[in-house]
Amino acid sequence: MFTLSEENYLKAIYHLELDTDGGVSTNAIAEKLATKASSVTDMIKKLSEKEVVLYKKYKGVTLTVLGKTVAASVVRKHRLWEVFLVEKLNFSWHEVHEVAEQLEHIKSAKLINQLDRFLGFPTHDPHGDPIPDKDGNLKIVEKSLLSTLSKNESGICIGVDDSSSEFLQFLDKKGITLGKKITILDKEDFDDSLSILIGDKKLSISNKIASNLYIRAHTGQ
Amino acid sequence: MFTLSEENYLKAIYHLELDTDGGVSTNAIAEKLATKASSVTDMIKKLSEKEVVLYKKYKGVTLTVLGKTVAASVVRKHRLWEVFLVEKLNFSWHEVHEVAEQLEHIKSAKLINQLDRFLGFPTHDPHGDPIPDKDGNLKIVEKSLLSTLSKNESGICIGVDDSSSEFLQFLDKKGITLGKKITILDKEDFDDSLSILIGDKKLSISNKIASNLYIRAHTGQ
DNA sequence: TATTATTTTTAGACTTGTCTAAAAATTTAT
DNA sequence: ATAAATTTTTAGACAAGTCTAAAAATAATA
Repeated sequence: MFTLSEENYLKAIYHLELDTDGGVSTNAIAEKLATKASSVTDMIKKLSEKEVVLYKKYKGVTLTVLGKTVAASVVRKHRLWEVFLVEKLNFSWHEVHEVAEQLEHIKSAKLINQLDRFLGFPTHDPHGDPIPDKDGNLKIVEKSLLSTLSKNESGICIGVDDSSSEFLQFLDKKGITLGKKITILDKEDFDDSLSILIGDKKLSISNKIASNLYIRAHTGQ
Repeated sequence: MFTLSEENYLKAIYHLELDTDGGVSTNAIAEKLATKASSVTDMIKKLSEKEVVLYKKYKGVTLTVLGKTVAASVVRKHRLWEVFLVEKLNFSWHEVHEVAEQLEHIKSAKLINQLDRFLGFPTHDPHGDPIPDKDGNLKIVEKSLLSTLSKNESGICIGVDDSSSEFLQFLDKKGITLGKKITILDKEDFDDSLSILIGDKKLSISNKIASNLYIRAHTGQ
């Protein structure tokens, strides 16, 4: 069994491993968890004892198979709860994170399996991130950033890169939600801003926005 | 804000106050929380500092108004989650306690208000215990133990006194659930066992069982 | 009421998870 | 390649919550 703190470390390492090659550095973990490098070193030793990470002094850490399983289970719970909050309890997608951070640590296999069923076995959370299955496996979806599309191309909005509350609220205001079709009407060369068609509305968005929206290719129609 | 441990102490004192007059003793709290009296003394001092209990050395504790509010809120959450688990996630009433013990500590006013709405503003949990409202008030229902009814009297089963997993599973096996009408067909003088009619089934139950079932008087019919 | 038994509190220790400050290792730059 | 900068680890301390063992207060009993 793992403590709340251990689970948070495993989750942080799990996320960091996704966009790092080689071991995850002490400082990266410290930054992610808003703690001090010395605290991270202490915890890593404990996790290493428990055989959920591989650790060599000064060389960073990687999750073991067991560690990856534990971390994926926490992520699975986090994302299932997020779906629950949005679909059943009228939360907006920018409100769910904080609560899901607490709910992800509830221990009960039956709870999470039944929640999964109750929600209709969702594959993605409200931000478009994939939900690991019972074995910790992720369904990978081919996705590209909106900013990489060319004029007249279109796709379905399937996720966000930056899921900060501010960004999500901005998207709400603009009417940009998951599942909507977006077509590039025009691209401005000088600042890479985009003119897009979303639903039946025309919008102008900056490159910064377009670099934080994931799109699934939309062939035909 | 209160820690998980503090909330558990407040809840224990809250429950103990209901069937104690005067202050709640250190030992009673220790027994309820399966901890040591010395630990209780330590925690009581902290709770006293925070003005959620009144404490005089050797004289036991009582909750302040603030303390009662905090405790009732934890109980409210516990019972709402129990309803959720049974109604939405197919839990049996004997399976909910352990999970609700964890869920009751999740901090989010929106979460609990929306959960309440989602469940249709229930007034009682799956064991028949009343759910405190937002202000911590309980709706008191006139109830009596089945063992106090006389021959030919009847009532509706509305709760249990002992909510141990074993007892609840026993009731499941016998088909005794909340909301069912029970009529006393006969009482044995020598061991106080009862012959009852529940639904369309005749059952014989011991006095021990009858002393753990709450009944709401059922006039007419 | 004096004595015994019980309850409660204190004193000191331990664990978990954190921190600061300083030392050691590694990396970067001159 | 040596010095400077950065990263990481160690050493020692602290707060929360718990424990054991012993002392103090209260309650029960002869």
